[in-house]
Amino acid sequence: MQTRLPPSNLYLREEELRRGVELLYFAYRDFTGDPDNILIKQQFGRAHHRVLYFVGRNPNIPVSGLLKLLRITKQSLSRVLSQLMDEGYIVQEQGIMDRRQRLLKLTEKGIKFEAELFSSQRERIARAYKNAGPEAVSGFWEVLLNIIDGEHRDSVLKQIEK
Amino acid sequence: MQTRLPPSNLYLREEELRRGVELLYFAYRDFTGDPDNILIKQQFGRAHHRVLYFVGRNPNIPVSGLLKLLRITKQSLSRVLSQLMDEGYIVQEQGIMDRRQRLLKLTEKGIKFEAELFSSQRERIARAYKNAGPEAVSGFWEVLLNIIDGEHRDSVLKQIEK
DNA sequence: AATAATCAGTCAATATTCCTGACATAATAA
DNA sequence: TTATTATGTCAGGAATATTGACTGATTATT
Repeated sequence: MQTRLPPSNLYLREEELRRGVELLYFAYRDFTGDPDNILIKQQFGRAHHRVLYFVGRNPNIPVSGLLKLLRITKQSLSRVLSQLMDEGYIVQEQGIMDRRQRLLKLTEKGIKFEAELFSSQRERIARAYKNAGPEAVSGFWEVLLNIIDGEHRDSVLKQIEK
Repeated sequence: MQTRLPPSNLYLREEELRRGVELLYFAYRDFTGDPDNILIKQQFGRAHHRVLYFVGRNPNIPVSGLLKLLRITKQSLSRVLSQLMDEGYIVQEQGIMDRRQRLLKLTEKGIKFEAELFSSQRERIARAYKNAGPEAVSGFWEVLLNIIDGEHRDSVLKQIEK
């Protein structure tokens, strides 16, 4: 096994680091291409997808929570969110604990559309997981998690571990 | 070891697939943030970085080659490339085999700037590789490569394996 | 040699996404 | 009462990318 070999830092050479950069770039591009092709039909963009995705994953998230998660300005979110609400994909309810808050959740229509978008990515990810095998997948998660800023890692873990 | 455990497809459940989606999103965001902060000072954007990166990795690449690699239109490339040439980061030479071609390469100034941009990402990637270990890194590469479209995988391998 | 195709560049118009700044309203906290 | 927070909106602008149309130089085809 790799772990029984004498320690080697060959995987930390410049070529191996650049390999990570390039694989991330190309994989991310193809991976976002699937939903992009569906979104374009509804005159939506990647920003709409992100909102649908994270509202779907965090029902009743307040607007401020979504802004922190996506790290965009409320002006940027405004247009996208308004369109999604106008077209019946998302609804907001006044908060109970804090009535200033607007809690966001997907409608039935939103749930269906998000599922369609996710399914276009699911096939790609599932195929990649299957081809690479469970150990590779663990490594994939481990490296990605360590690429994320330390200060944000907790919120990501909270996001993905449920 | 994982490989001695009875076969399991738990890693192919929806939760695990969504974990991949989310880790990719957050990791890609932080990972592109490092060079973004440097680029903004020179009034450059992410598009300039991509051109600098791939010209650096493919010296004497013709314009058409860069267009194929980046999958953008020549009109999009035009503005970015003109700026990079005007400011002395990239030069072009007439092709020898085919004198219609303009072969691109980084100047000394371009090499230094690309190195600065890469170094901001190198620390992040190297730390992630080191924390995760060589086996995890292999898995990371394996999964990313399988996420890339089959039809593009060869050109990516050609790009990264040198 | 004439014609067609390719590589590169440019001009114009447009779309999308995101930004900063300023201001307003309602609700909560000090 | 005053300050702060959560949300929303208006205005203006920047960056990235698109499609379409056209030009010039060079190479390939017939």
